[in-house]
Amino acid sequence: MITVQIVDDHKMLVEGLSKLIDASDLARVTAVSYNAAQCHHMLSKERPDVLLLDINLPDADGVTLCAELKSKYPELKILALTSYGEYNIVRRMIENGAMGYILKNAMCEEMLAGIEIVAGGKPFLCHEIDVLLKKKKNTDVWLTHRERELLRMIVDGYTNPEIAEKIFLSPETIKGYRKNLLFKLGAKNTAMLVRMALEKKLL
Amino acid sequence: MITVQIVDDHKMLVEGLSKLIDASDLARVTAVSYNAAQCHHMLSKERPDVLLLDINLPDADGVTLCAELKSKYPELKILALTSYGEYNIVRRMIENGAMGYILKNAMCEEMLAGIEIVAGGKPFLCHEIDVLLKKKKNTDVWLTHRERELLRMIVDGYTNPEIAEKIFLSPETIKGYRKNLLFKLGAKNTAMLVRMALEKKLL
DNA sequence: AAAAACACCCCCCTAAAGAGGGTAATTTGC
DNA sequence: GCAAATTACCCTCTTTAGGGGGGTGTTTTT
Repeated sequence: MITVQIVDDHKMLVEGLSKLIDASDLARVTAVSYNAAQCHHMLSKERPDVLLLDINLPDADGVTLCAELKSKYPELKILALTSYGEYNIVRRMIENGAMGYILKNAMCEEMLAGIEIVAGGKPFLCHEIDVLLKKKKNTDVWLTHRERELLRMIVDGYTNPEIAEKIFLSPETIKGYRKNLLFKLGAKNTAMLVRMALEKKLL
Repeated sequence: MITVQIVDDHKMLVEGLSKLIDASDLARVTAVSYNAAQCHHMLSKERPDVLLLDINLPDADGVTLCAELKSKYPELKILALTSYGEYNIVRRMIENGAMGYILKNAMCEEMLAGIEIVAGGKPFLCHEIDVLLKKKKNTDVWLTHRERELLRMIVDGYTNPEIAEKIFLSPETIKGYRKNLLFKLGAKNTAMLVRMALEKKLL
């Protein structure tokens, strides 16, 4: 029997899901946690075959947490279980070591299938995400480290001169980056840039 | 026995929740739907004692849907069940006729309690939301219709002259509104304004 | 009936953003 | 080893945004 641990702050989902998984004769839930801190503690005691990991946690960013867990427990099989269907989130999760990705609006059978496949060491994507990745492969933007850093500062309300001072560059250089960001995201001004950055979850 | 219908696009949650509610001897789930269209169809056939309504639906805005349902079925008792803990969402849901509000990270018992209370015709808020409403009563901003309209256009990337042309006002008037929005939200520039508008879900 | 809140308009001024051009050194991928 | 991408930098010019004032009249609340 496959052992599963769940990390998700939606207690309702966790409770319902645990019951569903236990009711199947494929796997059983051995432990759950509602935030990143609990998750670390939980894993320090016992590692499951598959870890169901939500991205939206109260005390941490799930994408980063995924990378942390992978470096701490390289053998751990992480199955992302989240409502975020944005390309950039999916991509970063997979790059950070997630072995599977399932949307919360997927059917339960799909999740059970995912658990089984991931437990067997193979990657798994739910149907919707699979379609997304194939479609958006070259459609969506991908920012460099510098660009993402600047975008973050813009979203935080810093002006070009302020940013320039912060990272010791010429204000004109920052301007160049800003132009490039506008071009890359297809935004016509700062307002739209910020909106798209948040909507596409590029930060 | 209380009859419950659920509207939520997270099929997993719906499935788990249905099992949990049915397992209690307080209520039973008579129908579920995964989007607004299905919800309308479902209610045209049969009305439950309590409708569990998510806000984040693929084909509609849950806040608007709530108002629609209330005007169509004034007797319907709506219990919002969502992950949005933002003051403005809660406030608008209640103004639109929701009789209760429960966060998805609440415990299941709290939800069952909520179902019972709302079915009895009394309002119910989960603990976290109750605390929020008391704390934020006078802290959070509330925009006028015009302000919200302009904010939406700003977020959509329109400049002052463009907005002025669209709604037949002087660009100077728009400027005045923009200044006021910056002041009200405590933003120092457009980037921050857009960010706060999206984060606080003021649109 | 006074006080807010709302919707509207105008001035001046400076700072910042946006549109258009560039150059050139380093990585990185085949 | 070479092409492509990335990173970094600079210039001019026009438009937009933002800070500071000022104002009118209407509706809603108290």
